Amino acid sequence: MDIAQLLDRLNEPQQHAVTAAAHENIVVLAGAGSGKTRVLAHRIAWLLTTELARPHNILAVTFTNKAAREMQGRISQLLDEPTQGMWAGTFHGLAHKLLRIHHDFAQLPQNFQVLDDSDQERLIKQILKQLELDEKVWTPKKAKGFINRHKEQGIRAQAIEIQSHEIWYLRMRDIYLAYQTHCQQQGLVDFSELLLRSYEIWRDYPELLQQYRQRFRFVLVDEFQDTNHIQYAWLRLLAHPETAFFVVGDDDQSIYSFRGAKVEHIQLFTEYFSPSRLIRLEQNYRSSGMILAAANGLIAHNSRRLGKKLWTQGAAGEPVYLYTAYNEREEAEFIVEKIQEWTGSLQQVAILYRTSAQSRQFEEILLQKSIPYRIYGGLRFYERAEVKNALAYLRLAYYNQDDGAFERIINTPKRGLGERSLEIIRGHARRHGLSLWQAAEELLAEDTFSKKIATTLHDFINYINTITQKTQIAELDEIIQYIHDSSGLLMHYEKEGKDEAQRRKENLEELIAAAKEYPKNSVEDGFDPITAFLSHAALEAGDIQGDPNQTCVQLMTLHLAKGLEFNLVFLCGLEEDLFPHKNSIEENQVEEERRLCYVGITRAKQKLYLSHCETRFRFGSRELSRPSRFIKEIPSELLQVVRLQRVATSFHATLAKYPTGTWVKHPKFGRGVVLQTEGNGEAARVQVYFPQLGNKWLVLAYAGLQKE
DNA sequence: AGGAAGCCACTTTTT
DNA sequence: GTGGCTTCCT
Repeated sequence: MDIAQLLDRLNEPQQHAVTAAAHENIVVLAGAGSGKTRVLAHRIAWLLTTELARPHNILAVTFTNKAAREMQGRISQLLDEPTQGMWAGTFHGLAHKLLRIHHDFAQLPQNFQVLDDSDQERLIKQILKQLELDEKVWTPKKAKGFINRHKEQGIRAQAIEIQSHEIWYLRMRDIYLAYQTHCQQQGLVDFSELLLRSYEIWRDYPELLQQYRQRFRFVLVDEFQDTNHIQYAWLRLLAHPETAFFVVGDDDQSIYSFRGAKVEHIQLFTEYFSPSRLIRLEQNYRSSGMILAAANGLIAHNSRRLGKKLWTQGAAGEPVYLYTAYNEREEAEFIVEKIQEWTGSLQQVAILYRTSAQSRQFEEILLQKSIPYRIYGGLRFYERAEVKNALAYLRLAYYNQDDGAFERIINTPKRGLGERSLEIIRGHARRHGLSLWQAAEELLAEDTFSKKIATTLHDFINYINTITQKTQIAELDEIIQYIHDSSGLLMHYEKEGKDEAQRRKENLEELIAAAKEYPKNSVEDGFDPITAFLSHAALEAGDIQGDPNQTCVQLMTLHLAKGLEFNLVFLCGLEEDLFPHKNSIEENQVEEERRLCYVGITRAKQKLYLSHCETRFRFGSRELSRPSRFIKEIPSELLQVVRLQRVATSFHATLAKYPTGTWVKHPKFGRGVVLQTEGNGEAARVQVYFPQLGNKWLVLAYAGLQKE
């Protein structure tokens, strides 16, 4: 594509951004739907076509794998030649690549393993056990949070300042230290470690940094508002007078502060990377006028904004519809009904929700009406137990020292090597500083075990060795096929029931397919294919499930929806304590929730439905839900209330029948006495004390309560 | 050693 | 409602 063509489909501020001079540092403050990805892709295409840069000089960073793929796709659409030599990917992906190349600087073994989130938690759990700490007090979750938070701040365990009054702090520090030591010995790297370690090698080896500074003359960052401390610090190391930074972000779409992201980095950038220029993209090309106005109205309730007002030349379009459902099931039924009325492509329909758990209701109804759908997120492909187990066989075969893999599969499927035998192996390993594998071999040689155990263990080791032999001759997918056929995992799952086994079998088959597809990209990086594939599995938890070509309704959390757009959007569960989520309200994070809602609204191009329920089943009982504050914050003239005809019930009148102290009867719980009542005119509930059960809240419409 | 039954805590969001 | 974990029984 020639230069003129690159520019003529851009508006003025977009052109300014794309054609900025080679020495300029640019911040693009880009509102939702204002062509952010487009500007980024065009900027890269511009740099290459004008020959300001060769692909080799470009570093392009995104946050999600999805965004990385999309950017790559756009660039290759704009350019005729391939962009080989360009580094483009997520922070984690790039950090990983850097560490593989410079594993010696990083003091890591060449085949270091990447721990995903659940691996990390598992490992911490084991360490807590080793330290003999009570898991109830020092929960793995809290320890994980502590460790990751500190790594994200660039703080090593040794560097944590000890506040003597805080025993909790001291103990956490010990856990962090033990974890860190263990990972180092085992060659394990968790997500935050990828970033921290990459930062450290650049910081500590100036000659290495120099090499990259000279190479990456153009650094482009997407979703800059989502950078955390260590990512920002890493980028800052690259800064020198010859480097041009081009960062794109939207403070109103910052939704990852729980992971350490700081909007302030946008402001800090302008101070540190001077001289720099701020370009605002405020023209929205995506949503109808009404939808945009709703988004603007909502986000105006946030303080501490950089300030930006989106506008559109497009038509006002339809109002935003608001639906009030009785309960989550009815909410799902309503939404599915509206989907059935929709005449456009199902691919253009999205159901968005705050928490993954909400997807279940929709799944059921969609299945029932045979509407094809696809759920993103939730339990992702490589996180599934059967997939992780199959990969653990591969890991152990390829790398005998992998204790995590050993622990995972030594008795999966059940082969009679239980906790007792394992504890003996663990003890021996610990005493002699061996891996579990080595310990098992030594113990076998020393004839410690009973005949039965020894035979089983021997068989296990031999079996793994047969896989090891395969790894030297066979292709990746053949190895996994072999594991699939011979490990007994399938039989193991068949005991769990037919449907379950079928699903797991399909997943394992998909894993083989994924392995077959894989080698292409890994060869280029020059890493050995097995290590590369395993890292890929951890880094890209992967939504390879489902046929991407099939047109289907898209279901996802709001976090996953960022960067996408749909003609018809359902934003559901707009209820206090769910959205905004209870935890966020308690942690003073309502502004972030509001931004999340803003992200959701701005996904819609033509039609947007908001919905909430009067009651919802949560935490094991039916709860009364109040409409989200966000609904009230959208200017009411933009909303059109839709409500199915139904029998009007005066809940106030119903409530009056159950004053405090009334004796009642419940079909299941028996006799009880009313303690208190509450209601909002649309629904009502009473708290009843049942002598055998204690207090229970019951929603009147469902309780089946009778006055005694 | 392994299975069944019962108990518990948990459900924010992601690389 | 659910899944993970412990406990107890075989």
